[in-house]
Amino acid sequence: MHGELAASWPLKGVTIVATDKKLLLIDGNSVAFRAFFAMHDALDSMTNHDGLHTNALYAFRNMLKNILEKVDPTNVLVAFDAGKTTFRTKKFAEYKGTRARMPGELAEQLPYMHKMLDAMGIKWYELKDYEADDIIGTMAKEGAAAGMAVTVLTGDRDLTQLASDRVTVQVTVKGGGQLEAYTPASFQADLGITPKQFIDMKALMGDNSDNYPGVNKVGKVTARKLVQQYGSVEGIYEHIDAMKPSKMKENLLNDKEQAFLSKDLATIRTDAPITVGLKDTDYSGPDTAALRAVYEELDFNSFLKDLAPDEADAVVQKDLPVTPLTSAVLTKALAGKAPKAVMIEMLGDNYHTEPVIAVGVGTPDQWYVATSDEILRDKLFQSWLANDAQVKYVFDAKRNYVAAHRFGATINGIDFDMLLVSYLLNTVDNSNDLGAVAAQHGYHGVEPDATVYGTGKKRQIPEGHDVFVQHIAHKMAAVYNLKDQLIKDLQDHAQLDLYTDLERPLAIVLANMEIAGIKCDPDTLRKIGASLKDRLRDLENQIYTEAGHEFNINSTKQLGTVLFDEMKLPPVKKTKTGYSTSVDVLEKLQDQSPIIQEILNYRQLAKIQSTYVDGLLTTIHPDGKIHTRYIQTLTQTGRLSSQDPNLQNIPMHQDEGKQIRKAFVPSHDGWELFDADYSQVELRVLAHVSGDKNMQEAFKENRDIHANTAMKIFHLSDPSQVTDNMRRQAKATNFGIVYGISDYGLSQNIGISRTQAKEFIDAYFEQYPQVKTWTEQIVKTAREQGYVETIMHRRRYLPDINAKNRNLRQFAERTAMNTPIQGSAADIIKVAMINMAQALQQQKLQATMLLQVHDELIFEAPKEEIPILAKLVPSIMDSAVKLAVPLKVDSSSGATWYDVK
DNA sequence: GCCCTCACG
DNA sequence: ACGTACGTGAGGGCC
Repeated sequence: MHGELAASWPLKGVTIVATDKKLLLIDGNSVAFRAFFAMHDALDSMTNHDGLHTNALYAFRNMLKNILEKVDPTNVLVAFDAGKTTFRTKKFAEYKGTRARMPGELAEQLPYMHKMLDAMGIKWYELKDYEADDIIGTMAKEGAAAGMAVTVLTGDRDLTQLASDRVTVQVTVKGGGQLEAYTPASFQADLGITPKQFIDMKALMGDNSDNYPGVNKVGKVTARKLVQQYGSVEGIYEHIDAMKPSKMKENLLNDKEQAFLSKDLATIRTDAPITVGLKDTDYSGPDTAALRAVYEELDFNSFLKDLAPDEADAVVQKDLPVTPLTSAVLTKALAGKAPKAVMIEMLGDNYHTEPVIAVGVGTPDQWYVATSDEILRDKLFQSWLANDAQVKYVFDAKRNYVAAHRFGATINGIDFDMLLVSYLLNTVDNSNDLGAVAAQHGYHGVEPDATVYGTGKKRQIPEGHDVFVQHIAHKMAAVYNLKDQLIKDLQDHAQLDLYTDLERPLAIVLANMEIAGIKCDPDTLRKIGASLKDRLRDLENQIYTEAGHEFNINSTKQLGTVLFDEMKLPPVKKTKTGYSTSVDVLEKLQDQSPIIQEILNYRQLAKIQSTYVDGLLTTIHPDGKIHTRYIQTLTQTGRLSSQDPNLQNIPMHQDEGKQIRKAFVPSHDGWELFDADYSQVELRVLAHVSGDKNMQEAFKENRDIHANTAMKIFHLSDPSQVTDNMRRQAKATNFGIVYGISDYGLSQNIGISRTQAKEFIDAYFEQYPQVKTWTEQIVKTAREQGYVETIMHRRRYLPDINAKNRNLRQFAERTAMNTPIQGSAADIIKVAMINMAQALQQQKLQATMLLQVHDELIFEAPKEEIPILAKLVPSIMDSAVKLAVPLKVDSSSGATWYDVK
């Protein structure tokens, strides 16, 4: 009685039947595929100590765990395909003929999957000449006949034909994270057919992926209609004579043989000659010792923890040997020539000001940790830090270098910077958290800082002293232990030179620029602020008068209400949350009301006031300087970014904002600022990488590239025919190419029609044909290898390059074109910076490099050194790398940053 | 913490 | 039919 009632109750997609036996059948190959692609982004970061990829194993194990918990089976079998040839390929040679071979990175994981299943006490099976589907079909039938509740787990919808009262088919969707249950009822609801009729539908439709044909011109909709009407393929042909003449009838008659063949191929066998029986599938849980060995082999430390939490904790989180780091133990702690990990710990991001809460040094044999900053003033420690011959491993060289400098110490001999190396290996998700970065590389067991210290207002030094010093020790151990693996990965990527010759020395150059800082005169800022305050008050009043009442102009919501509801101006564009009030929208409304111009002026001045007057004033240090932080491990292209404050976006284009630059001055009397910037560096890189002869010629002959492009796209014969407007449009087109052009984007940017934009682009590619070839080639390369590279082998992965979602895919395509250009330009100026720092030192100049703004370097120097810089800086910058076209550098000097440009 | 807007190359 | 230039950081509003 109870059983019958329960039978009609689907619970978690599993039908409960009278017997308490539950059989779980898993389509090993298809779930492995899903697992592999679900964690494809992590492919390169997930390898074990032998370099074996483990992403599919990791995800497969998680999927397995989920389904085991969900079904709680008494019997389990995982079926695998035995090989490429099966009875189906004997019947139809082309069957699955178009399938790409299994990626090598997945194939290498399959033997370990088998090993893991063995250790889990789960039977797995493959059968020559049959697919996993047929093994599952046959076992499902046996299980159902024995009264068991059968669940099939697969990533392939073809298996849904097995659904019945006793068999539920769970299909992994959304990268394997979720399941979709197929039952006879769900079939009826979705398609109006039975699971068995799904075979007939597939027979008529054909299957591109399995590469069998079906009937010409019959797709999903027609196939479903035919099956609903006639019941089966056989039913259709029994009644075909009665059908009215039509193209479809003709196709059905022509392809009759194919339809029956396809049905045969699509039908999963339930009578395969399998040599396993239900009794072989008894499941009673894993052999813990064997499973531990497998997880250890795969470096699955988090799974080890799950396996036996207490025991595994002892393995992963076991106490490391730590001694307090004091002057008394220094001789011992720093003895020997062996490399040592070093760590200067601060809670917050801004290492220019954050208190140092701990200092650590050591090797896995013995760690030394101090929980104050005192040791940084110790002369012996300082001389060890400064000793280039003492090899050091760190996480974030620049951070440690700058912090040490505050105590009068200099760190030399940094060999391994785990953060920097990790960023070069994969630019994505490089958090500042050591534990997270270590985990990315398969090294688990370092707690995230947020766990140990807390976040936000609650962030603090842990109360337990041991917890604190152990955390520091575990972090140093991770750095130490990951060194060999990460350096090997760099070598495998051909990125070792990028690291040792470029990024690693650059970290020190940047540290010294940050430490130098740039002097900023608060009085200049305050004067600008006072004048802005008056003008803003006037504008506010005018705007309130126009609007008829006061409101918060800074609130886009309130502004939208005023403009579009109250004043009835036509809304041009919407955002996710309401009306858009951005500059391009307001400019379109400009002639409709004087309020628009007032708002534009207000916005412009308010931005200068809040971000550049008030904002900058709060960032001036007691030494009268601004010390930004260049973030070296953030951008996806290899550029730097600048924070606290951002000195890479100080106003330039409009005179009002540009006044801010007058506050940036030299730090000594009798000194000046000196500025040098690359001219058209990105387009020169494009001319180089594309090999385009026309573009290269323009640069070799030092022509105005935008005018040159204008002549080409407007088909002019003489430079004098180029009008300002033509040059402007040509310039935008040049930029568009660098950004990975679209006709829509270009049309929006320069306010022309989409058709016209398309004409520009076509003309452009006609005139620079090798640029066109290059854009096509780089996208193809990205598709094939999954990443693109700069001239210095900086790498950016583009997981979306093969996405089904068009937006994602096209975005990845534009990125594939832009990153080699923007990134190579970043490489070039980085080389120049290193050479520049070296030259200043060698020539014993007082001149100091202060800022980098992507294609521009800013120095300060005694006036008498300015003529030297005027020769030296451009020559070093334009010879940083040798391209197929010359690099050009413009420079100037002046009393303030305003005056140098 | 997210959204919008706007500053730079 | 649909959303679109590439790469960043910061301030203010609002929930």
